[in-house]
Amino acid sequence: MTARPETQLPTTFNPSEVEADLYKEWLDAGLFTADPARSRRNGGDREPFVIVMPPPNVTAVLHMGHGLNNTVQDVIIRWRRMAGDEALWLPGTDHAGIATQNVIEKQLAGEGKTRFDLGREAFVARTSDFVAETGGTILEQLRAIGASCDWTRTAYTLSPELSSAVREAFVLLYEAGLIYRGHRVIHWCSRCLTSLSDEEAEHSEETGALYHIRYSLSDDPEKSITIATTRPETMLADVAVAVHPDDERYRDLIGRTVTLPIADVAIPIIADSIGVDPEFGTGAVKITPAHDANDFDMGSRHRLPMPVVLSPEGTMANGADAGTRVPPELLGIDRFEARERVVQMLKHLGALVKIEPHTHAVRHCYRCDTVVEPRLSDQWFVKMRPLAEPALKAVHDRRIRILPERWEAVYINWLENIRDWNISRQLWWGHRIPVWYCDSCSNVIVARNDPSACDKCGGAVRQDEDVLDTWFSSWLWPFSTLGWPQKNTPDIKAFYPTDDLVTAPEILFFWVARMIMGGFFFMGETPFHTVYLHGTVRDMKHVKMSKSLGNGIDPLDVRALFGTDALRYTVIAGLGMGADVMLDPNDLEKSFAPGRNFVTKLWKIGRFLLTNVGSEKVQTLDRIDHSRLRRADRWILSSLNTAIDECNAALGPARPDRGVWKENELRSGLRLSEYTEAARRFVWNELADWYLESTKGRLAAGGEDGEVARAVLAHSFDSALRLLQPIVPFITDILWRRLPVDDGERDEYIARASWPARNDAFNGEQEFELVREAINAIRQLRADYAIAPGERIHASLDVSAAASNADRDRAIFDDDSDFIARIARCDFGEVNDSEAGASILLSSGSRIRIPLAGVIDIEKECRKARTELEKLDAQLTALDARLANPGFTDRAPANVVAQERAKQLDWRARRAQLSDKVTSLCG
RNA sequence: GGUCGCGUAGCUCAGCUGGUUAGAGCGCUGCUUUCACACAGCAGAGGUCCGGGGUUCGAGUCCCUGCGCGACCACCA
Repeated sequence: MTARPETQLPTTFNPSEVEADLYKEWLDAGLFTADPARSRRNGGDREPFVIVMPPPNVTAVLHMGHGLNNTVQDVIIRWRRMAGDEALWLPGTDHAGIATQNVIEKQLAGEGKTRFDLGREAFVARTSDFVAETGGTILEQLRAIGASCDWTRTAYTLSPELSSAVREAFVLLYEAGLIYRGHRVIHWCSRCLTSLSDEEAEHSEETGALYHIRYSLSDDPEKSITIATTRPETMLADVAVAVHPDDERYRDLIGRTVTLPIADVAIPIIADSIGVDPEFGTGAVKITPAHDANDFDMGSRHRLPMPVVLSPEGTMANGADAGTRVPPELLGIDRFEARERVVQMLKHLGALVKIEPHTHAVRHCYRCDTVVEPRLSDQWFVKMRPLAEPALKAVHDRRIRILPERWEAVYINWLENIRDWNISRQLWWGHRIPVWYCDSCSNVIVARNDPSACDKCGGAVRQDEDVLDTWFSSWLWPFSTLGWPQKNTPDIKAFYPTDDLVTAPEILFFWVARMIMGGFFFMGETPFHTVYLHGTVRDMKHVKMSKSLGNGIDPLDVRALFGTDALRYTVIAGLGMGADVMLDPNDLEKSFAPGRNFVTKLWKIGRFLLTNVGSEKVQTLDRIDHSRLRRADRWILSSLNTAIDECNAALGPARPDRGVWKENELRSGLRLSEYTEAARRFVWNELADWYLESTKGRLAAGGEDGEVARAVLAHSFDSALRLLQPIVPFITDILWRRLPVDDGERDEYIARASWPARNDAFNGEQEFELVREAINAIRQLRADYAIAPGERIHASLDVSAAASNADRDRAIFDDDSDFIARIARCDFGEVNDSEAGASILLSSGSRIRIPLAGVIDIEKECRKARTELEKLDAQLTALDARLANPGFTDRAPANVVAQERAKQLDWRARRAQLSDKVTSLCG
């Protein structure tokens, strides 16, 4: 341990003065760098524990969502690091194809340009430059909030290494027949000019209209069939009208022909039992194969043509097979404007029957919120069902658990109904699809290395213009970051599979489920055994915080105001399993009070303790003769054991035994708020409020007993700091390194210190509780009788009521009478005076009394006693009834019955005492 | 439309397999600047555990139902 100048701690903790230097010190010491050689899987001496960070978008700026997500991960990884694991938290960023491209396009728009003005190469270069310049921002910010990542392994989804992983993944899937080119209706964003996956096209409920349109029979204009549609502009691409074969209303019309208004094209009336619901609308459906996924299926079934009437930009156009369906006056008109015009034209033609309001779910682009257009096109797809099987099985087999439990059902439901994944994006920013087309012989080449010519005919080849969905690189993250596709690298062997995956539920499908599928397909193993889905950060109106809504909180503001530890503590203490975190962006003082208050308190405890314990090394606990320990010592050490047990129970187990979760462990652990509360209660309500107070006299007196107090104090606080380090790493480091504790193997940094273990020599210490009871009793009496705080009173112990425990009680109170006297500000002794006074009965049967001759208000005291007696009577009656009920005594567990009987005895004794009191007071 | 969840103190939430007098933080009231700490200490107020039924010796906890919220999924045009 390096010698440090012994400086007096300042009276207040000033985080901003120390955090940056401390963090740098940690990095210089290599505290967060994981060593694959130490992993048991490489023959090392430690279990590996790995978390891969959900990579933030490379353009992201830190917000509370990141703050929450990364604090949770940091708490877990710091816990495991102390627990002796070779802990790796692997950070990185995501190139975020569509999101980043949008950022640059917005910049260009500000300059009056589009990406097409620049051209592909220049656009990608510009984006790369932007990323190179600003891409490190978010990671720098994570350092600022104390994230203990292994920065030497920082990854990026568009780096050369990860690009080779992406290409390898594509080729492997293609070779396995799981990637194919599909011609079908996909979701199209007419603003981003790209296709989207099903997950990227988000539903939202909207009030639209259902337009009823009459199509007249071609050979009998008197007769007609009426269809209902929400998107009348697409009627120009209709190729048929479908009815249900069993629908009596339309049976005669099947096989006949109607004329499509405006387009003036004859189309058949067909029967389809799958795609038509006779109950909905008019029971007759227009079939528009190129602009509706359902219609595409029906169109395919009936081998109908598929004319396209919308341009990629979402304007009316005569596309493939459309001929002149779109009349000149509609060409180039935006789809929503065209909707109005088509409706007007239909009205003029007398074809519009009615318009009724209609709420339905409309899909929007998850990046720019533009209404998505179903569009017929050629895209690359991944066949998902074979990939989903092992991902489903792993959850059923308990090799993967999802917390909170309710998300598991959502996961299963999604995988059971999975559809193929459209991975083509008509973007420029991303991994270019590794497919080449030969123009001479129509050969398609899928290759790991760029081909220069067709491998069949030697002709020129051109690469597919599209890039891959950004999630196609993300789903490889748990192993691509460890060096895959290289085989058996030390990192892969040491750290794959990883352990916990911590993220928000929003990306369960986008990312988590696909990572699991990818892990099984590419690595043959699950990527992690625990998925922990935490809540969302919201404001006081439960609205999700976002920059655009202006209700966000900048974690760096909080850090500047209260410090990183306060930020972290507040977030973790408030994080119930699966619950959202509510914070008020308009009142940071109030929102972060828990953390701020706690950090201040911890500082004050540390300052007092360090000052009073001094800098001379204390004895280690095992060197102290236990007979020299006093009740308070045994009590605090016993309480420490309880706190350690509670923390461990709240946090663990860290991993499943042999890869499979036991039923009883499946839902346990990662209860971060419970862990925090256990540690807080120990250090504040037990160590500071009671033990620290009890040692003041002993420390001042010095001598052997003072030495024991010093040692127990230092040891208890040392352990408390260790329990708290994962939550508040900065302040605990500062205090811990100053503790005069030296057990021979103490690390220089608390972050690397060992996690506290219970000491079974101290267990179930209860006698000190009686002292606390006595003090509380005196305090209560003082408050009840409004005795001035400065007034010194006489308090006495009356053991006469507790014949059986009298000697023990007397001994307990003899030992701690000084402590009681000081903290309760009284002269305390065993005096059986007969003076009139007020008393409180302790659980042992002894009584605390203070003489109040001339002060006591008999009537008030009488009323109080009567009320108390009535309440107790009622409770006792109920308890008696319960114990007299054979149903209870026979069927309830023995320990419960025993508990209730003990309670009954206790209450009866108390009742007798109270009854005496009432008699003497009320006459 | 399908699936799932929630409704406990003024606010945000714990309460895990039914079993002490239902808890915490923040807020509130009173007292105290007592030599670690007023971002504190001490004492205290505040709950028909959403309503109604049921199962049980016993229900905040399990079942049914009503009301009020919310989430996820979804090819009813």
